[in-house]
Amino acid sequence: MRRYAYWPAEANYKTMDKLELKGILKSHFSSLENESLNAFVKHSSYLKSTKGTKLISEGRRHHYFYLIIEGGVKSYYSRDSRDVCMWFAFENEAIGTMTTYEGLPSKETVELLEDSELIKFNIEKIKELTRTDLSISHLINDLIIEHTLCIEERLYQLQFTTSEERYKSIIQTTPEILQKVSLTDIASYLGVSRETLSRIRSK
Amino acid sequence: MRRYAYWPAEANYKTMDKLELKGILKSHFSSLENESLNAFVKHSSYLKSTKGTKLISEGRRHHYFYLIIEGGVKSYYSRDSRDVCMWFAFENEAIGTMTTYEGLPSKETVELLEDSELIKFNIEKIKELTRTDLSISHLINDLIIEHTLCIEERLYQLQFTTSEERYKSIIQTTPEILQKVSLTDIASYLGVSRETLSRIRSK
DNA sequence: GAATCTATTTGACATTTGTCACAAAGCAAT
DNA sequence: ATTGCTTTGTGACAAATGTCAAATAGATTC
Repeated sequence: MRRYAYWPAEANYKTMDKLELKGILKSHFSSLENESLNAFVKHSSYLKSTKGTKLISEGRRHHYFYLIIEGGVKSYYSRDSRDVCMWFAFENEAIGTMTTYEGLPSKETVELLEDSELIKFNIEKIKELTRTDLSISHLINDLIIEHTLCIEERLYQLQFTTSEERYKSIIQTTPEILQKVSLTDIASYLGVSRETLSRIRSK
Repeated sequence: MRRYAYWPAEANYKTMDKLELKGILKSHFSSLENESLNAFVKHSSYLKSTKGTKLISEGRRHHYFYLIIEGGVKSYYSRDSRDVCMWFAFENEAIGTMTTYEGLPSKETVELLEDSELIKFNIEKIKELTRTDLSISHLINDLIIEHTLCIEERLYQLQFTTSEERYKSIIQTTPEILQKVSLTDIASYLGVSRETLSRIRSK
């Protein structure tokens, strides 16, 4: 297991009290009124975990979605021992899978790309809040819409752009992916084999 | 223009009063309380339109989403005079584009596959309702989630299944597509050329 | 029915990409 | 440095698919 300088495994790293947590959530979910924020924080907790940890496993029901404070994750589908990455996410992004949110067995696996700090949110509890709290309902709605627009953009790119264009697009828009994700995973994300990506890169 | 038996162009077809409209919406949006339903109906209107009509045009802002009462639509992206279909929808399905809902220029075009009857909903007005009405907020949320799950399934299929498997899957799950959509459009939906689809079919 | 248009199919060929095998490079542990 | 492990790159070949051109089928109009 590789360790990263900014987070030595030996250190007994901070936990986070509800007050700190509230501060962080306030800055990310600025649409929430103070009262809604308090309710939200009740069902949130801080979490640190090591590279390779699966936040969500394919085929199983889970109860959380997450906000990445520090670190990164990949999401992928598996079939016949072949993995295809669907998305990557890093600092300040809220993540989860739609099937998990719907209470269904997840179709994707979500795994830490590196040792990470996260905040996790209990889906059932947050959903309960959305039944009575309009601002929380809207917040969730916004997160889902943002996610949907990303997926749609990905579909568009897969249909209309060559793998070379897609590779260039990654370099320009999210170069951090190249530093944090293996080329094997990037290839699957782009929809080509490892070898083809390698040939694209050697130009 | 082809005409369909069940809807002669010559007939002066019914319009629909608010009461009828409410009845239809009640059966589709059964989660809505009576009061919410009344508010919803205020911003709904009945519409009939002919094959080829574009409900939503790529690159433009629009103000409605729709429920299909009778008929069908296709959604497609265009680039370099090549069209790629993203989804098809028929009776009893609620449709629209995510970008339109967000007030952005639409990335897709949505076009009638045949003469159709629809109910259209004013997005801005309905959005206003979601600010104060929880059940409407949840209804919209559910529609978006359903849409998202469809898109994700499509992405999954594009990555993991062969075009032949995808064709068979259409036959089994939504055979009505084959009757109502041209093979050219189906080919683009499956992610292959017309000619390739033709060869798949000749087996 | 003949003419016209569009949609679909078929053939020949070129191109792209995947697959397999193996080489090279990078990294970690001894 | 040496060894072992994982990741990435390269070559040769096969398979799948796209492209172009032409033929056929189906539908529409006169």
